[in-house]
This record gives sequence, structure tokens and C-alpha cells, in this order.
Amino acid sequence: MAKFPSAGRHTVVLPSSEQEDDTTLAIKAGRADEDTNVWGRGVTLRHIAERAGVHTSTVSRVLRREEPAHGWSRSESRVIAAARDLGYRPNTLAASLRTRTTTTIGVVMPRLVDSVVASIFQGIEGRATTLGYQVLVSSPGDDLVSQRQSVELLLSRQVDGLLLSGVHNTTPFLESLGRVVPTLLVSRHDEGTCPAVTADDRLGGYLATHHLLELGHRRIGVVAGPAWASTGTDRVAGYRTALREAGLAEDPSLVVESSFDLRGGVEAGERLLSVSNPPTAIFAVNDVAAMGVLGAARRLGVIAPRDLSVIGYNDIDIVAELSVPLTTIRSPLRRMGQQAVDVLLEMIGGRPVESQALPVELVVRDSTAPHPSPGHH
Amino acid sequence: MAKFPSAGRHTVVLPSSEQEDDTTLAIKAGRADEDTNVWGRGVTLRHIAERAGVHTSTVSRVLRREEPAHGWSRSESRVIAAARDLGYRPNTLAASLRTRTTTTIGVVMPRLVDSVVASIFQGIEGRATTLGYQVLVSSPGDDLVSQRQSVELLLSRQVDGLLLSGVHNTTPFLESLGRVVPTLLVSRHDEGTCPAVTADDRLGGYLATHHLLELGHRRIGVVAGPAWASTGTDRVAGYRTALREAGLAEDPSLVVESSFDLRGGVEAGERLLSVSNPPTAIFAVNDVAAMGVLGAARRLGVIAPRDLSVIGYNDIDIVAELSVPLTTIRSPLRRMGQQAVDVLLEMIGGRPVESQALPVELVVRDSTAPHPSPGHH
DNA sequence: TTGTAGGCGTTATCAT
DNA sequence: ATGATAACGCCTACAA
Repeated sequence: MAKFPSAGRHTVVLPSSEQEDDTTLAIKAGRADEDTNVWGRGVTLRHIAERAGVHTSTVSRVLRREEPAHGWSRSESRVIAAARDLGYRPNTLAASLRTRTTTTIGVVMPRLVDSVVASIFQGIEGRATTLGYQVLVSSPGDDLVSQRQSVELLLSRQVDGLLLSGVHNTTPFLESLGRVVPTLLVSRHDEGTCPAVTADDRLGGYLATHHLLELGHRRIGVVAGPAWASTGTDRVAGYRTALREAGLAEDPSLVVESSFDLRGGVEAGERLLSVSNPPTAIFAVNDVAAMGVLGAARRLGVIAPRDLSVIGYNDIDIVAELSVPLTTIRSPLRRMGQQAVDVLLEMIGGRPVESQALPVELVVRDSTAPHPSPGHH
Repeated sequence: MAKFPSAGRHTVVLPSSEQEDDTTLAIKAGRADEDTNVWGRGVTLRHIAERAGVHTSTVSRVLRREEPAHGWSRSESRVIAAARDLGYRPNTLAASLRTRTTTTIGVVMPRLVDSVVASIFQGIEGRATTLGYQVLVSSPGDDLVSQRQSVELLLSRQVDGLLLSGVHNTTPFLESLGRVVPTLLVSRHDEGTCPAVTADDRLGGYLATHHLLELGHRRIGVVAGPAWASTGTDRVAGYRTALREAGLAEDPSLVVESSFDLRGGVEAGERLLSVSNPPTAIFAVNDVAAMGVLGAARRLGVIAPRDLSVIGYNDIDIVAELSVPLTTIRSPLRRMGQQAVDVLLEMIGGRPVESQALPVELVVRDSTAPHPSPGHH
């Protein structure tokens, strides 16, 4: 291969440690040489006060007041002009120290690479920003210890509230945590010690299974996700409800635990397809795992949906474009994130809240098909 | 007793080593009502000082020191015990105000749902946490205005440094920003005003195109991404280099701009496949767009790789499991994020740094195949 | 080793 | 309306 002109590799010299003191800066900025200080580092209320000839407390008041109906007074406009000229930027830290509120919410979300989690997070971040809050994220591992560590760090940052996403079904510190700072679970819930905003996972599991039953399937495998995630266990509970309703007994060998990622789906799929009497349909409790199942099936020569119906969960955007577009349950991920922020702010505001389960719906595509009835054989 | 790594700041003395539960703690704390204070809300250095019978400055010093080789002295252990009993949690805000350093880095990343972006972010978050830094994210839209707003907010939070991911090729405020706070671009770069950690996109574009040329393709379409993203334009530049090297002229109608998401790929694919003399191979500058191309092709009755070779970019994990596993360029997304943090911390430490372009590699799977030579017709 | 004092930038409570 | 003053919780010379 020919030698290739690679991307630029230039040395970057750091901004020379700023020798200029505040005065110099102020003067410079005043001379419309705003280029040097557009970002207003180090400009404080005191500088503005001096320039406008008022006291800092006055500056503080003026800057945090809306423009009165009859416009700004003489000295008020001087303050505002000075702030603009100096490129003042409030020091939120100092304000927070004083007011004891940070307009920051802490978010603990394991596995942010998972597009499901990422969608929820996008909802959270967007809504929080809209409402003037900032988001401090921590994306710990799936283990309790690092999750607790994340919480500790966020608390020491004095967050106003906490959104926990990937918590285990049973998280020992949840209850006491909730007494310290407004805390809300997102996506998953626990045993009721803490309010939660979720999607209706039991309903989703029921709808998925019911769909397969209606297509005539009787042996339905489940890629269940990990046992400690209520998202997975609730969907499986919905599956069981549907089976019971149809008068079918559950075959425990058809329900296999898995991780939430692609490989989890692959492994679970291989296991399900290699039992003596394999299922004719598989419900994977998330889309990526369903893709893993499809991949495993393909390698085993099992063709979907002819030989095997597969249904996923969440309706992430790529599954509509697969060579076999995936039937799935659509859950309102973004909205769940937004809703979580809304509820959390209610809690922060001291108002009582209730847990919510958002509605889900079945999206039928091509990966599920009627079970060839025995009579046709 | 477990401690958190907390970069020179007050160490959190974990109230519970693993086996103790909250109940134990409450008892330890001595008074029943302190049960509500397991999380140490409102406990300050002063409280510890009073309880240990020393001055707050002593408390501060003791808590921020490692245990000496010959163990703690009497009064030192009293301080530590008091901190543990009261469930002390340092107020990072107050410390930051005083020390003028927050051990927080700001991250501006549009489109965090994109799994490419999410992977980079995961690298950032993980590495930052490991090194005792926290991450304040803002995920603005793709427009300059909200991006600048994000930066403003992060600056007012006094972040120690800034990682900018989705910036436009030309972002007017970058240069002055770099003079105010250590700033590093990730994934994309600009015209050299600001250091950047990227993957070697020109090389990647070259490799992809070279692969298709070697397979005998001569009309190679490009799904180019948006013009303002250096990731896209660099990859296209690599494409051009490869064409030139092979002595081929570029057909401008074969290079179509697109968005980075699935729909962008679908639309660009449809356009490319409906020109009079359609390409026999398509290079999509990211995997999700490549999936869109595959979907569009399928609907048009064009079968990959028989009628059309498709190559993507990034090697996100799902593309290996598609029904036609995707040939692609693998770029080290996680590592890019980690590396970015490392470089940024160098900058924060006042050391000179240089831009880096991480290596990429070609991953050949099934979506590319030799072009049926004209002779065979 | 420990205490004293002052200040980081802001806001709240006074008094004027 | 504005000014003076104190305080938020912590850190760090400096002094003892």
C-alpha cells in the first residue's frame, strides 16, 4: 500500500499562563478588545461593581432580575453594560454554595452504549436542559459496589436529585437514600421503596407472547435478560400471564437468562435452538438480543420467520431496516426519560408523586409468522 | 475501611464496609434519629471538629491525608472515627470554590443516541471516573447556537477542561475558547486552532476504497455524511486519494451528502442506486448509514453482495450479526474517548500536547465481493 | 502537630 | 432602591 498522508500532527502550545491581572483584563475588555475576554474568566461581581460604581450586592440583584416593565434605571443599565463589556459569567459553584441548590441532577446509568439506555438518557438530558437543569452522569458497572460509589460522588457534588436507571431489583441502600435526596428510578423499579417511571413491561411481555400465541405458536422460548433487572423479569411475567391465559403450562427449559447485549442473545439463542424439542418462536426481551437470536439461527440454518418467529422489545430504529424487519414491542424510551425528569422535579419541589408505567404497543413486522399447523404436514 | 479515590480531595470514608447494613450503621451512629443521617446530609467539618475536640482545619488536614506508615495518632483517629460516625460527606462545591479546581470535565456531545458517539462517551466517562474526575455532559443539537450555549453552561460550572465532540469543521468560538479553558476536540477536528484526538479518518477512507478497487470495482458510490463533519469529509478525502492513486477520475454524482443516521443512509442509497449508471459498490462513511443502504438496496431488488458491495465504517457490534455481515473499517471508539481524557488532563496539568489520529483497520466480512468482470458477461 | 484568620464568589438579611 | 455585613463549607498560609 502506498504511503498515506495522515491527518495533521501538530504541536499545540498551551495558552501561556495568563500573566495579566484582573485590572489588565478589565481594561482590555473595556477597549472593545473583547476578543481577549469574550469568555469572561475571572470576572466577578466585584469587578462589575467597581466599573459601574455600585456595590456588589446591587450587581447581584440587578443581574438576577427580569427587566422591569418601565425599563432599567440609569444605574441598572450601567451594571448591565459593565457585565456585558467584561464578559461576565456567573460562578454557579459559588451561588450554589450560598443557596444550597445546584440545579443539577445526578444520573446513574450503567451501559450507556446500549442504545436503549442512550435513548432514555437523551430524553433526560434534553428535558433537564430545557428546564434549566444540568446533568451529572455516572455510568458505573452493573455491580452494586460501583453503583453505590457513583451515588456517593454525585451526592458530594450536591445534586438536587437523583435518577437511577440500571439498579438491581433489590438495592439495599435505596430506602435510606430516598430520605436524603429526592430519588427516582427510571426504566427499572424495585420493590416499592422508591418511586419509579417505567414502561409497562408486564403488558409488553404479555402483548408479545399473545401475538405469538395468536399465530399458533405453542412452544415459545424466552431470552429473559438478567434476573436482577425488573425490565426483564416483568416482561417474562407478562409472558407467563399470557401462557396461563391460553391454558398452557410453562416449560422452564424454554426460559433462559441472558445478558442484555448482542452476545447474550447469540448465546441464549443457540441454547434454545439446540434443545431436543426446540421452540417455534422466541421472545427476546430486547431488540439487540433478538438480533443475536436471528444471527444464531442463521448460522444454524434456521430461517426466520419460516422456521422460527422472533419478536424483540423496544423498537430501536435499526430493527426496522434488517433484512427481516423485526416484530417488536415499542416502548417510549425518550418520553420515559423526559417524564422521569418531570417527576423528579416535582419531588424536588416537595410535591408528592406516584410511580408511573408508560404504555407500550406491539409493532408487527416480518420476523413473526403463523406456525405451520400440524394438519398441514 | 473503603475509601474513594478522590484526587486530592476529602476522602469519603464509606460508612459501611461491605458487610454492615444500614441498621448497623444507625446503631453505630449512636442515636436513633441519626438513622436518617446515614448519608451524612448537612454534616460539615465543623461538626466533626466539635465531636473530635479539634479545630476544623485539623479535620480538613487529617481527612485529606493518606494514612501514615506508622498509623494514625490518637487525635487523628478520633477525627476519622467522628467522620465515619456522622457519615460525613465532603461538599465538593465548597472545596472547588476555594481551590479553584473542580475535578470535573465538561463534555459536549450531540447525538448521544448514536452508538458511535455513545461508545466514545463511554470511553470518556470510564477513564475520567478512574482518574477521579467527573463528567458534566451536555448533548445539544447539531446547531452552533445550542452548542455554544452548552459550552457556556459548562464554563459557568467551572469545569477544569472541555471535551468537544460533535463540533462543526468551522466553529468560530473555538480559538478564543481554547485560551480560556483547556479544550480538546474528540472524533472530529477543526482547522487546527484546537488540538484533537481522532481516528485516522483519511486512512480509513483510503482503506475502504482501496479494498473495493482491489475487488475490481470502478464505479464506487459514497454516502458522505454531512459536509460540516470532518469525520465524513476526511473519509471522503481518503476515498479520493485512493481513486487518484488508481488513476480513476471522480464522478461527482457518486458522492452524496447525508445525515449520519439510518434514514440518511436509506435516502442516499436510493439516490445512488437510481442514477443512470449506478455504482457497483458503495462506501458509507458510517455503519448505520451502510445499514440504510442495505435496506434501500433490498427494497429495490438489488442483492448484496452479488449486485452491490457495501462497506461501512466504525464496526459497531451489531454489524457483524447482520444477515449479510458488514465489511467495515474498525475505529477504536472507546480508546479514542479514553485517550481524549488522558490528553485533556495533560493540558489541564499545563503540559504541551499534540493532536493524535488513532489507527484504524479494515475488517472484511461478507458485504463486499469481487466485481463480476465485463469479460464474464 | 495544631490553631488562627482570611478568603474563594455569591446571596440573604439587615439597615439606610 | 442601595449599601454594609455575614455566611455558605472548605482550604491554606502563617503563627504558635
